[in-house]
Amino acid sequence: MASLPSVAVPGTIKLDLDFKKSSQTSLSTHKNSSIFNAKTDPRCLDFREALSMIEEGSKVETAFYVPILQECIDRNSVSEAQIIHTHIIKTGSYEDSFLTTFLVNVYAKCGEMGYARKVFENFPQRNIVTWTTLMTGYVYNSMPELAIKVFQEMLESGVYPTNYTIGAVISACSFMSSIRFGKQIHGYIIKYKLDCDTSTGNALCSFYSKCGKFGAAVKAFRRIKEKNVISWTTAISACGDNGRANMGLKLFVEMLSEDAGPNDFTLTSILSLCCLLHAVGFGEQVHSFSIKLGFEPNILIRTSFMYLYLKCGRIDESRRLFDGIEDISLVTWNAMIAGYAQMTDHAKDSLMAHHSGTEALNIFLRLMRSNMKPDLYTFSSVLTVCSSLIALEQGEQVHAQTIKTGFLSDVVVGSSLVNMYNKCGSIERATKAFVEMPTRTLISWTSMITGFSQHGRTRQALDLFEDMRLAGVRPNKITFVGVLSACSHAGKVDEAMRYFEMMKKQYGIKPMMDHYSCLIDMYVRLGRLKEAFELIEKMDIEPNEFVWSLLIAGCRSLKNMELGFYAAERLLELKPKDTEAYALLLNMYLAEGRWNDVSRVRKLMREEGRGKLMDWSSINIKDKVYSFKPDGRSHHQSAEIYALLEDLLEKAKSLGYVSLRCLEMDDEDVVKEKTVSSTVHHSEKLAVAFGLLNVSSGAPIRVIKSISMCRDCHSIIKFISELTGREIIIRDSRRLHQFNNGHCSCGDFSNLL
DNA sequence: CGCTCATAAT
Repeated sequence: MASLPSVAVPGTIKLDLDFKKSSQTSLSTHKNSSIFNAKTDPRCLDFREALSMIEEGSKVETAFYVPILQECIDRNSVSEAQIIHTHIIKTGSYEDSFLTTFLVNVYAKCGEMGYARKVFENFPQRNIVTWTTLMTGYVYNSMPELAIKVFQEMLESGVYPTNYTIGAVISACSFMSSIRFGKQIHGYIIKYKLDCDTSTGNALCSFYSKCGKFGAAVKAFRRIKEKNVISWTTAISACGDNGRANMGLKLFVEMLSEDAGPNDFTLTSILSLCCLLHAVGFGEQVHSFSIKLGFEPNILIRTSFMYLYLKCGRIDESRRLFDGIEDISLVTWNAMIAGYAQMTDHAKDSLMAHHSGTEALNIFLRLMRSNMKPDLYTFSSVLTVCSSLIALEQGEQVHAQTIKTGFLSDVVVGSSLVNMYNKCGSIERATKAFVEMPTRTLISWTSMITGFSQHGRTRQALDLFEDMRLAGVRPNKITFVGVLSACSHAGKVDEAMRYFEMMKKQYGIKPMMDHYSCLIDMYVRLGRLKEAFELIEKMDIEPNEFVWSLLIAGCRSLKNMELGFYAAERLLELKPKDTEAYALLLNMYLAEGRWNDVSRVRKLMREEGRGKLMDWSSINIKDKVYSFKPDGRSHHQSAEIYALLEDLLEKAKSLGYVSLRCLEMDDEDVVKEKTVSSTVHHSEKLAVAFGLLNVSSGAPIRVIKSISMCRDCHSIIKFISELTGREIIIRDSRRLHQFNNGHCSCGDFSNLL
């Protein structure tokens, strides 16, 4: 199991505090209703019956329309709304501003802003609520610019906004991420002294958070004099959205100490923070706390707990919760699939990761067999699982399901498909999926650019980047990681620098470590160690473990041990969290015969509580997963596997293969003796040989490896791909290696162990 | 005005 990030949990929750449940909790939504006569109250009638009463034509009370119009919104039925609309006009209820405003709302919620606008235009008695409803409608239908325009019209016509209006305008600003306009609105709010009003303050806090201005969001929150549950919940989610999950937990504790009772929204927000932090201990406290407050029956909260436990590897507890839910909704299924998928991400060096991936696929199958219809969340999660398992066949089946259910055209599902095909090594199918997408987002473009880059297709990656800019999509920092890594692959220093400058100047993106890593990787690949080192010294960020590892890998290949040893000391000072960093150092010191350093690193590893490197590989053949450990002989085909490897090694030697000294991964005690002399069969070699024996001829071999490949295996597999004419794809913990005719898509100079 | 499940990386 991978070590989880350590979390400084802010104190513990005092469980003896006895909160009253907030009145706003949606657990107590039971509204008092029975003043109406059952015969004329449409809530007691069938929707059709109520409608036909209207079609008969007699005038009815305003209150009669309300539930039917509400029903129109819930059913998203425009035609029924039009029937009621006609009736309202015919009977003269049109002058009722409440009803007319409601009609604007109905059309807006049904996505018919044209109709909504018409109702508004034809209604001279429009009041502030009508204006606000129209604006809210535009925001609801993703037209924030029009909402702002309406706001300006309104001010010009001399109508003064209420805090509801301001709320709508601010959501429009959030939608556009328009800091400039939002600040103008903020100025307006201060001018009219609306600032401390609770709902306005909440909206402002949410706005600044969505624009990434966390500091301003917190300030807005702090200025609210009378904070309600929504204020606290908004501030807590703001922490999560801005990478400050820990502070969110602190706010929660503060909230409790101020006697503010959380509701179900607050709890789900807190749980998503716990997920981000893997703070399962904190989550457990919240769990018992929430039971005490009576949130137990709430299925969404139960689902959130289930998801948290699963994501943190507490499979049993999670399953108990899952099994306890009688009426499993799609959200619960999805959370279960996503939970297993996320576990895959965080348990890379364990076989458990693989099992959780296959378990996620099983859950997906169960879902499909039940009568539930999957949605975009189901598909994106399950496609992620296929990616991490490089399960191309299963991925194709899911692809077929997206077509069958009509989700193929969804942009998130489409992006997930592109990503899945890329990760499975099929750049052709990824390209096809990308081209066929009806709409694309930043993420779709970035996925495809990165895909080209990973497959060593630099020109296509850069061309696509230009296409993306021409299409008017603004690249973000991750897009630039893709672009710079593409340049790095091809050794295009000038272009890399040009894009790096473009990123800073034209797009105002502050370089982060990942961008520097690409540049350093580029210099190292070109053998320009000095420039790589100078860049490290020059950066305005503290170099991290990864950067030093890159340099060390370069120094080893180019035999610049002086710089290599220097970099090693810097790396050791950081007390790396990543076990692979220690393995890299051990490999280097072993190769140089520096036994003192070997034991020094070993000691530090023990002190830091870093375990051994777990090397395992797995291969997926026809719905079955086969796993291999290094030098494993327990497999029933072991004899054939070893014979094949021996044969291939001999042939490779005649083609010029020279074995490189390498660390034995799984067994510390024999390292000294064996590394220098005999060949070590790391797990991927066994998996590849097994694949050669069992995968139908001509088909690519796809292997997943728990840790980085070592230089020796990387070299021999290049020869194997040449000797057998097979395409071999190995996804290790760092990147995708696609071997074809003696070449690898990583361009060879990756920081192998 | 707040919420759970989702897609991109060296």
